[in-house]
Amino acid sequence: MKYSKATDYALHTMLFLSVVGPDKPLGVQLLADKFQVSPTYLSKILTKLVKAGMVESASGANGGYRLKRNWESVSFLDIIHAIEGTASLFDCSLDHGPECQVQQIVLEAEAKMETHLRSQTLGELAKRSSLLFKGGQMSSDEGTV
Amino acid sequence: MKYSKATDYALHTMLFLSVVGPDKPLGVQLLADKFQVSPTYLSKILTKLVKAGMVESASGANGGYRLKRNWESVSFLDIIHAIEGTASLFDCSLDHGPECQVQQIVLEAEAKMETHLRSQTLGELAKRSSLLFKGGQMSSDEGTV
DNA sequence: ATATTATAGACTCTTAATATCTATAATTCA
DNA sequence: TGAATTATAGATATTAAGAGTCTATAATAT
Repeated sequence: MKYSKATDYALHTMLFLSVVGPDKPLGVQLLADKFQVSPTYLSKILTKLVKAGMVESASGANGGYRLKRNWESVSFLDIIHAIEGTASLFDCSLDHGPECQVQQIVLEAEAKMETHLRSQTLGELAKRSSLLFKGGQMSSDEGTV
Repeated sequence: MKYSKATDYALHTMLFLSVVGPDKPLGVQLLADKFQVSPTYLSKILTKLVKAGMVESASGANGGYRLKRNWESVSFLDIIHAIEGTASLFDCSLDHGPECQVQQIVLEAEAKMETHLRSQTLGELAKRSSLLFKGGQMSSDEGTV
């Protein structure tokens, strides 16, 4: 069981967009260079983020992708759900009733994970990063997210 | 991202073996009937559980599978690891250092999930089930795990 | 108009999971 | 000893999902 590469790229892209800020749109070409991935592939990922309502796109020259107004409240879980869907980690394949104990326990575990992923918002991360920056502890490659 | 069917069968099998108790070995044929799955497929799963040290096997007539002595301390996480392996849910595919923030956060989330899965041991579940049983609240299909 | 950029669909490639079949080894019992 | 029973191992086939490419189309700025 693993998160997809698409999720990986989505999380990094969102983090990078939140560093850049919502003012300047970035083209997929630039983002693809940044993450060493093909532009057409990253396009599909970005389109999912647009459809999920967390990114805004604009065609034409000076177009590209930028965060939407609500960006600070977007959580890791939101991003993961946008890419992987919201299906749960476990579907009991046996045909006993809905009160399958195995199912219940695994879903409780999943809920713990989701609680943590929901608590990590882009706003919080940006705040944390800026604290680090002010404290002078930011690493040399500050462009890396 | 989903747990495999094999994990599903493994969890149910272990739970069922813990209801039966470690005294009487059960053949794969019986277990496969119970879970409506092919015996050869379930065999491979059981072999993994044997190799992980949580189940004991015996060939020949009256042979089969039974729990080992330590069965009460076996957790859901142990069983999942036996089937799925212990690799983490996330490997950042970018080549920035080991201190990838995305990686860290997802791994923290995974750790929360694992803590819960580790706390669910077969011993605890058996105890809980027997309380339910004594309290007369057990459902009609008490053979279902 | 033309260049730029996003969107959408078809398509291929690869990998992992699922599942089956067969042969072999170990053990019981008559 | 021999036959029946049961687990183990390996080869193989099938399917589904992820990863990635290519091309055509739509939207927009200059």
